[in-house]
Amino acid sequence: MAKIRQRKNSTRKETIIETAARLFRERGFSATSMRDLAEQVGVEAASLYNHISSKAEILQELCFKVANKFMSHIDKVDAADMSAIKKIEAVLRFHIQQMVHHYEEVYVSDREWKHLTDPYLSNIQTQRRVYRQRIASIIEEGIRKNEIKKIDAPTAVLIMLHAVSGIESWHRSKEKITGEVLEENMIAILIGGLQNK
Amino acid sequence: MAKIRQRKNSTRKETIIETAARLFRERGFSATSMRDLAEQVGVEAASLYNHISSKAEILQELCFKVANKFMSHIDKVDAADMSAIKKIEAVLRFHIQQMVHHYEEVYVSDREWKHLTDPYLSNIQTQRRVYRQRIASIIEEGIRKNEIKKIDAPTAVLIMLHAVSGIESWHRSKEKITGEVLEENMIAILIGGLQNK
DNA sequence: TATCATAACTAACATTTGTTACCAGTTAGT
DNA sequence: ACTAACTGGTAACAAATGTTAGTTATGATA
Repeated sequence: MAKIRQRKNSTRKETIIETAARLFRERGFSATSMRDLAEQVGVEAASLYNHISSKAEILQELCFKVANKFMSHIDKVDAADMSAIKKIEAVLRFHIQQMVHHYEEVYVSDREWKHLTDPYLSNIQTQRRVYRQRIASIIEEGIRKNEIKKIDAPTAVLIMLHAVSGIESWHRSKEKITGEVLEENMIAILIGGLQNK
Repeated sequence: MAKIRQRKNSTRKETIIETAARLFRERGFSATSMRDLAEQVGVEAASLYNHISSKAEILQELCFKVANKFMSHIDKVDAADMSAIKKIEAVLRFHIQQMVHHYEEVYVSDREWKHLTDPYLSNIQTQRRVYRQRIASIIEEGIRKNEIKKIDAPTAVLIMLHAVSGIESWHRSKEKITGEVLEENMIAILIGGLQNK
């Protein structure tokens, strides 16, 4: 039938994955059927398979795209010449900005990665572990240099990363403060909580 | 067949709901089938219906049990004669302790309530909104009294509550610090981040 | 011992699920 | 104009889903 030209600079596959990200966020991966997705894309379920090879592949693409983004950012931060606390702040700001501006994909990859299957599941698990470990190392460096109060570094990481995922509530709230104000508030509380005064 | 006598002081229904809580946490509500659940309970899927009326009912029981627990706790805190920051600390400690000691049900009710259906869904949504609003009010009181730094109260609530759900990572980690140390660390960071210095 | 509620089983149901096979129209390059 | 690559549709699949019906065995009580 009609070969609908892909809108703007996004291919049909990208449209499908973006739509899937929205549905996976709203309903969860398992509770989203390929027919649900097809309906939102405006196509029959079977037609999706002209662009993607499986439902699992959609989740894989989402998860690895996000994982790569965070990994390459922390590479840059690690290489930069900053104090430990500034590095933590930079990582935190990046997380906040990603959650504000790329809500769907970041949120989904954080909440639904457990539904990946095995070569990909182990891969993501490892990446997540390594990522948290790298942040913990920066925090421990900050503790040694007396920039950061003496706390358990893994616990600090856990608080930081999960606090950020709370931006979901902000997205759903009626009267939103702006993204910038949100960021400054989060930084004030979290960096304020880490800093040695 | 065998009428397996309920173990200890828990009825068969409670056993089913506890097992369901574990599976819902591990795999999510939608990805857990009644046959999965039955297998873990050691029974055929159809037999579950002698004790519960539907899969949905299990989730309802979990969600409302937890919601009631947190609601009645904040009632007590609100009525107590404490500074605002101490009230926030009390709420936070309760959340942490619940996540440490009643992990499965608290985690599930926090993550899977979206899969409730409508009379129950609206009810829980309202309860959650009211609960967050009550915490925000305490924070605003603390700001007025200069106990708490000038931040956006809803943002502070969002950080607090989501940070706590990060205790999931602690449960899954290999070398755990104790629950008490975890609690003190979280309090140090989060209350430290709120306090006016 | 006979009775009866409880709780287990087997079989089956109607849907929904992800996915495939096959076909038809459109578009781009030769 | 011819062909090949795309991208859409229809029909169907086997498996899995939540749940019901009907039956049987257990254990407490009378």
